[in-house]
Amino acid sequence: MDDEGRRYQIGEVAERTGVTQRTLRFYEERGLITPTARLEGGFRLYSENDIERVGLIKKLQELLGLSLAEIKEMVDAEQLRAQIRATFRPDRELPARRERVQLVIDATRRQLEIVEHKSQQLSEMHEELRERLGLLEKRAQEIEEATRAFPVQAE
Amino acid sequence: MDDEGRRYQIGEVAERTGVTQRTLRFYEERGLITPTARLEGGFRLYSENDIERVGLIKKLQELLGLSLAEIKEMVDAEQLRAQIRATFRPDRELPARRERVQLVIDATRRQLEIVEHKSQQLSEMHEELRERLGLLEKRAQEIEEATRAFPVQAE
DNA sequence: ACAACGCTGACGACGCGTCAATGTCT
DNA sequence: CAGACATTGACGCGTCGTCAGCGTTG
Repeated sequence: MDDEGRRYQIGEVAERTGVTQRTLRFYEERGLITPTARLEGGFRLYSENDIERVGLIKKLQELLGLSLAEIKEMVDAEQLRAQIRATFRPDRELPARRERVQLVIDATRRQLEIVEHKSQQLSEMHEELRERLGLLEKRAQEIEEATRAFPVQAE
Repeated sequence: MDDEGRRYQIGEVAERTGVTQRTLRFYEERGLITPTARLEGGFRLYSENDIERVGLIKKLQELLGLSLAEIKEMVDAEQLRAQIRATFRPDRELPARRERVQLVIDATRRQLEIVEHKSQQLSEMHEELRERLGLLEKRAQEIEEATRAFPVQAE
């Protein structure tokens, strides 16, 4: 299903995702990603899917500032999402299916809330900084003019 | 100058800023804030100004994801900003003044860039999440309908 | 003397960076 | 058999959380 396609060793994954090998191994230790396969010798083999997952983890961490524990929950939900799409729809199991969909919806909503909150705070900060920068540049301008009026002797 | 007004002990500062006492002491250890005064017995006394500073530190850390070392630079620039506004304008010292203003401008620009970059990434994420949520809710709706067609027996 | 509050110091946790010694081979 | 690449393990750093033992008192 997702077992088709090329496999990548940890070095290439590190390069493509921008995280270090150490980080990939650490995520595995914490249960965030498990490489789809291993070579007989133990070398990790990641799928394209795994790589996307790493990207998601990075975003959740760097943009939203979540802990790895929190990210694990969300990424697990994401995993569910894939499973849901893949399920056959045996109508007998509708309740279980419903429950899982709801889980994913909840996780998505939580993320959305965080994103919206952050966005707002950032735009406040943005405005403040732009204002400040305007004033500072005006000041720099004034100093520039004063310098031309009072030429410098030292250095 | 800034030495006027009420003083707050660490507990009140912690409550008002939302950071712990431990964190305040740690910031001090790293040179990010030094309480304006101390009691004879050693109790820290913070000014309103100090409290604002703590707020700034929090934002730079949580919103922009900067390290304390990076934040120290920016906060020091901020300190300069206050000094600049307070200076008497001895025209002899225009060059030094110019330099400091430039420093603050640079720091502000760096912050602005980070803010803009983050904002953009967040809005991409926002769109993706909204899309996803839409699909999920449609799915939930379908399941809802299917459930009405196939009433459940267990539980 | 007492409660409430603060002080420093030490250890622990999380999220990795950075070797080191060793093994594998897409 | 060499060279590039990978493995696990251990220690270290930054940023605090959490006691513990003791001192202060806005």
